[in-house]
Amino acid sequence: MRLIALVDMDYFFVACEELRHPEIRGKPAVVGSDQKPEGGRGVVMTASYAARKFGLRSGMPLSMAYRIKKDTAYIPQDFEYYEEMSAKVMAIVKTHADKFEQVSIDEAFIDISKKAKDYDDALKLMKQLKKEIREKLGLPCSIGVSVNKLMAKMASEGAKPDGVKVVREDEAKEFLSKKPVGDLYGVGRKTSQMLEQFGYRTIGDLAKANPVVLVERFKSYGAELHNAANGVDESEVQENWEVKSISRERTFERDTSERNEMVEAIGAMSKEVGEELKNGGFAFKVVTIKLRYPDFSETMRSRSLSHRSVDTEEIAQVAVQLLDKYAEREEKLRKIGVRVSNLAKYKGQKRMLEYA
DNA sequence: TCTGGGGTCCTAGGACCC
DNA sequence: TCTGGGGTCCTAGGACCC
Repeated sequence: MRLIALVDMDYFFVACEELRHPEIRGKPAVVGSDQKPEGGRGVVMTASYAARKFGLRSGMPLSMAYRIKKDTAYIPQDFEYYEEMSAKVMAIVKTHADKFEQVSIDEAFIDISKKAKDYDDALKLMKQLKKEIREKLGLPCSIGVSVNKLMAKMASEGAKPDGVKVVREDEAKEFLSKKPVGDLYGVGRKTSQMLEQFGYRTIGDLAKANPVVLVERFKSYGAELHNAANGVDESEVQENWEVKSISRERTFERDTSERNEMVEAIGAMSKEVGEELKNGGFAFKVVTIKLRYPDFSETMRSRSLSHRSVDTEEIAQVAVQLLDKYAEREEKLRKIGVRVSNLAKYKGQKRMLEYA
């Protein structure tokens, strides 16, 4: 039997800020994505539990958060610092794992099938891991333990805040059954709307559904949904995980139709993308620009180069060409983004043809 | 209330080649 | 005159997650 855990840091960005600003501990606090005093066009990235009591939520526009509760510590994001703390957390988590897979800045799956004898042992070990993170770094986390990644993730939701939750294999279906379909990992707003239209309100409804009917209605995704609803997931904890794309995007302070501003933004973002590319030792093949209009509609335009390139100057060149070719004159943009993809590690040569 | 930024994966049509 | 099938690459868009 497999034993898989998901370690998920609680309100991570704000928890990191509490470490260096002890005065905000336990008080309403949010980390936001915009530096300006009144929030500009930013959103709440993380809200402390005290802030959540007033309805503040991640993803909420900062301007709205201000209206709801002005008397809150509003802290601009500092990703470098969170990355640093994340690395410290992950270093500890790794020492408790047979296999380790980081899935985001504040979450990691670990396979503990060998380290833990059984569920009780797993619970004991994960409590120790939690304690170690708390004692060494002062950060809270929640840990879900079960037989696969999906169930570990679902269990971790039940562990919040600051807890460990074990869901045994024979408890999995019961654990899921009463929850709304939207709680199932991988089911977002669109899918849950569709599911509800078909009468699947809870995960249990979905689990009991005829898989043939689900496949008719949702194609190959239907089979996955049926498995997930029954707590089935065969995927492995993936140790070696490769970057597939690198991107930057910026929302303008005001919507703009000025080509200068767009080109300037592309230049700055391309430079950052290029740096990250070099640091990772990657060559790229595809350059994509993303345009967001004032009504929030988006278009993407991309071009494949004939070769994989390590020439970071090329990123901005191609991006500007795409902009000139596809952006309508006079049309205002809210946001612009640059991405490189189809990456490959390169070893030495400045530019290589047919690099596989 | 008015909506960030960084990613992944999937689908689908058309081009092109054998 | 009307007619394959398979494979891969390219491009665009959408859903989802943190």
